[in-house]
Amino acid sequence: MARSSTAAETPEPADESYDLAEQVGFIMRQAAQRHVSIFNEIMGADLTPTQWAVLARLYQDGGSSQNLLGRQTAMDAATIKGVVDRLLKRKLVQTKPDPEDGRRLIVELSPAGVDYTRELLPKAETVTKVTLAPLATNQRATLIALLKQLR
Amino acid sequence: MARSSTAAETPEPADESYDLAEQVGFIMRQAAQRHVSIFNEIMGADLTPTQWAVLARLYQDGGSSQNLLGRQTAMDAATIKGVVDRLLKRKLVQTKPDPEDGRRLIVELSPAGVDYTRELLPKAETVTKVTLAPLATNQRATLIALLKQLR
DNA sequence: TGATCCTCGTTCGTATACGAACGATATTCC
DNA sequence: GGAATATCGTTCGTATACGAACGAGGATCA
Repeated sequence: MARSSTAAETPEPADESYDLAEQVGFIMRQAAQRHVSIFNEIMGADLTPTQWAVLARLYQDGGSSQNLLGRQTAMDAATIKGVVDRLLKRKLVQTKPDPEDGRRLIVELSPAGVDYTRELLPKAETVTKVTLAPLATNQRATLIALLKQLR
Repeated sequence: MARSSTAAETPEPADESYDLAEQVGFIMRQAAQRHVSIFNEIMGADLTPTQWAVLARLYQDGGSSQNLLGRQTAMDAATIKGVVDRLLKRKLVQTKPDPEDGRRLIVELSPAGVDYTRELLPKAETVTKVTLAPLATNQRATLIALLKQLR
């Protein structure tokens, strides 16, 4: 690194000042990877975080159209379709046409999906707990509040 | 599956207390998605965040073996291979066998890759700046410190 | 009514992400 | 020296993620 400590106020540190390991995006990707790893350990490899998001959302709010469900779980139309298809194959969700709108496909939990989701809820809470374990209690709320601002 | 074990004396407050929208994993996934979206807008669609991570790492530290490079950029062996292959096809990196270890493949920036990376550095800084824009200055350091603890 | 525009679901292509398995090469340890 | 073990790069399969394009259905307004 060239000298820049005394000549100081040069607002032009660009090149040498960029450290990949200090960029939010890079750090956040690693934090997310660790979270997914924890999720897989606790929930089992047969369910992914996105699939769980769909189940949990349907469990909380009941059925909705496929695209709306995607918006509620942060997936675009192409992605939610794949997720719903895989849940359909396992008969955890079921679909039906919307009688009020010929374009819409209503997605809802199957009875088996309701049971399955209810049984997994405690584990899902554990996932969050383990993910946040490295933080002190007050730090957890801070992190979540900050992350929400970045959405 | 066996029928749901008739709502026995489960003391669970669990069910109703789980709100998907409040789970770190879910919120972090959305924050990461927004970051990637910002990345694509600023850096251009021809380079992905992971590809940039590789270029930036090689630019900072010089060449390294493919697997080590993967560890430094938070990718497993299978993933880093695909990323390196795509950068190779664009001639932004080049490879050579490690003379000291017959298993290793050394990956380094090509001359064109050095220029390309240097030109993109200012934009990469902008990506971080825009991503963190919703936060106050002191909050940015807090967020990064907390995320680092979750890795 | 018809034209325009929007939304919905679908498909295609590309790029992470990662578990699992494999052969080739290094290292360790007896 | 040689066997057990570890690491390296590769390949396969599956699952997000999303831009782009498409046809079908719905809403708006002249």
